[in-house]
Amino acid sequence: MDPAIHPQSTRDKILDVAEARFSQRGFAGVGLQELASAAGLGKSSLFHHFSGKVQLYLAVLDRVLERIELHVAPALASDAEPRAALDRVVDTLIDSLVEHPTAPRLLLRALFEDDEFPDEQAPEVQAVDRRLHSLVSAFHAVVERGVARGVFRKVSAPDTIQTLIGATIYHFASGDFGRELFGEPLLAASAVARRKREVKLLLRHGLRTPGPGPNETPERNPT
Amino acid sequence: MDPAIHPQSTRDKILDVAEARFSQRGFAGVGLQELASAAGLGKSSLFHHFSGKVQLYLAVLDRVLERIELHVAPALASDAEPRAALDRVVDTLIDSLVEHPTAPRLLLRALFEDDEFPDEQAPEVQAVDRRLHSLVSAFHAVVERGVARGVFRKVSAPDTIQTLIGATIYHFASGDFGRELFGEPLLAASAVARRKREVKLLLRHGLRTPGPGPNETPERNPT
DNA sequence: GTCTATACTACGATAGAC
DNA sequence: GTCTATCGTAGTATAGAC
Repeated sequence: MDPAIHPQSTRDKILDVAEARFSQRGFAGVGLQELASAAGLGKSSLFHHFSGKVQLYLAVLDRVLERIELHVAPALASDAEPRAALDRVVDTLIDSLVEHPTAPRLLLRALFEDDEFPDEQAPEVQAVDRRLHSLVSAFHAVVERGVARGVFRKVSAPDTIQTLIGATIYHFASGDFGRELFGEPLLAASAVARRKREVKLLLRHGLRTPGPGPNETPERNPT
Repeated sequence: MDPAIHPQSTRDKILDVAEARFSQRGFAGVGLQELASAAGLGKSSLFHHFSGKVQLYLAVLDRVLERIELHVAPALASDAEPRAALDRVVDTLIDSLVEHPTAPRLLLRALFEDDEFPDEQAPEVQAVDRRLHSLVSAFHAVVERGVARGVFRKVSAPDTIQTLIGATIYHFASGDFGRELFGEPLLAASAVARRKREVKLLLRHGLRTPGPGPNETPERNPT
């Protein structure tokens, strides 16, 4: 149990190889035999750690969401000025996606593939849904707060969430296409820095209240 | 051959059911038996119309891209003012995605799933790549033109393309998640209209050159 | 906790009758 | 152009030995 002696359990090793494979080819595209041999196990041994393929997939997803949550939560929880909070969300979210490059694809699949899991009410499904909902509603609150304080235009919060997801999760999920579009890997340091800058600037300018006021520090405008 | 007498060939029927299934569950998630019986055929009959599963999938993709191209091309080809052209691109692209709701998911998969097709140089693969590249480079030109004319900030064109894809294709691909986020189907008339408006406004404000100038008609500012 | 062995189904694809 | 039959493989899952 000591992580210094057992740096990773068999279960964690399975999760690691499953995360890599599922990220690349999706749930249906990966077989348990492939996973088992990649983890150095026999096919049947997987069933001693996970009750089935679906549960393994959900465990992978849950771990990915947990890591994102850990990175982004501070930026979302802070009651900082909305524009600064939004910048921090973009930075921390992109940091977490870059640190674990399997995450964007797994998340993207989870978001757009309508889960067709046999038991919709299974505890594993609900755990994943709960984490996702937590992140989304926290970001929703940041946008609404910005609108209420008058530092953002009267944008639709759900639409803004979708745009942010597209600008971050989709972006870093687009593998060959993205690499060809930019002429360099999406994970290259320069490409990551540019992406952060571009997204933050687009949101900065795109969300701010137009008006004749100065484009900086129109803070605290109660009523 | 007369479309009035033969409104759709067997090949088209196969393409239709394949488009629906592949859109929902992806390439690996759909079996040929399922496709065949949904098209009212025996499994083996598929091989008389397509030489294999991969070719069928690529034919579906190509048809989807062709339809998008037909909708969006006029907006991209026009040498109109860049901001107006951008608005038209958003409108026509979203129109085409809504008209064929299978398209967003198929396109999204094509963009982020690194094609692991046996023969990378097969003509079918290149046909799809060509259509995709055509659309992307045309949009690239619109953004660059706007930057050159000074009506857009000095944004990164590839980053802008990624953002637009996320804001449109990802958005309309996000099924259950999107429906839960908005509280109504993404294809509801009100949701579509709002999405168009939000994306166009975000780009309008997010891309325009800041400066002290008026927020409207800073046209023609040659050096 | 991992293994071999096995059950049963489905997969993509081919051959050949009609 | 569609069919039945079949091949070889791989799929998820279970049972039981070690």
